[in-house]
Amino acid sequence: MPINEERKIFADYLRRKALKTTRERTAVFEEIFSAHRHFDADDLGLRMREKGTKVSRATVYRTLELLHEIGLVGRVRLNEEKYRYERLRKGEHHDHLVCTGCDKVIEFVEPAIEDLQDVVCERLGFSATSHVHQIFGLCATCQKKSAARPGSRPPA
Amino acid sequence: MPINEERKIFADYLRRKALKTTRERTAVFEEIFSAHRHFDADDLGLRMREKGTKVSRATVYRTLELLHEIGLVGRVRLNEEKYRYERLRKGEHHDHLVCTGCDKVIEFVEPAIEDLQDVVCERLGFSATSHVHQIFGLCATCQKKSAARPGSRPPA
DNA sequence: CTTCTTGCAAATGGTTTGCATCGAC
DNA sequence: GTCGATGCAAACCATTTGCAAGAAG
Repeated sequence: MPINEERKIFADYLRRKALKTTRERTAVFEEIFSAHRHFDADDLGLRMREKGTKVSRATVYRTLELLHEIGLVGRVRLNEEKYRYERLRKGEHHDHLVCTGCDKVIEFVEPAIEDLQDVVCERLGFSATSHVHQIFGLCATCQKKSAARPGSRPPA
Repeated sequence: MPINEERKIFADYLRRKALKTTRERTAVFEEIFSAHRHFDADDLGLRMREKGTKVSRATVYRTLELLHEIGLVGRVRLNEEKYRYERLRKGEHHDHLVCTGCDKVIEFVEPAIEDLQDVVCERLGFSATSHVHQIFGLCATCQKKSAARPGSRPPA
């Protein structure tokens, strides 16, 4: 699945706003869109550094902010101290199950929920642009573990 | 709607864990349960101070953490830098529409969504304990405003 | 009296920002 | 050349924590 459409959105936005196409911005964009995963700002910087592309923390943050504005990157807080990002692509939308035992994030898609959201918004005269839907609990693996030694880590 | 049940839950928890019933803990609890609203740590401290009850920031945080553990207080991040709290009572559960124009929070309840969440969890072997469901967008008022002067504040 | 709590101030840690330098256009 | 972008280090700021003094049981 080529990401040319996203590249174009990015390029167009930069042009329209008279922003510059720098090595750093391109590198951050390409790294984010090279795979579908969740990450935080330092993950990203570190991964780039390992590949030989050094970009300062400040620029990582500034570029994430930019991509978030454009709508190419989603930004959420999962009751943690830091932001969690993910690329946004048409048809890749999903919600999250967050395991409070092992911090694993499971994605899920439930079109019926999306439909109901629309109904709610309509009912309340609300014009939605995005949403965050996180369900916290224990994944199957952690359920087994906590059955084995009860009273271990209380769910967040 | 008396909050005796919640008082009992709190008292029982303190007793069971051999924690002490201090003036500060009681005051924080009572302030939180005196009304149904969203607040952050400083809101709460300030409100108490205005009523003549002084409690340090540290204690506010520690008590919020305690009440959150017990399950009497919900804690969420709305893509902001800080936590937002709300009291939790049986039958008061709800999700949120967050207006990115004026920061207003509209609550809604959609049982069908809750049911679908259960279905999803079942399907994925996930044992849910809580969830966060926020829909971002513009409330009716802000839609009118942005129609009047287009391109004002872009949605978060 | 023992142990848990409080308040203060200092530490934390992710994120943001001021400023001099650098580079896209 | 011009003006925006980068990198560094310092600033921010909500939240957490160490510690001495204070109260609940």
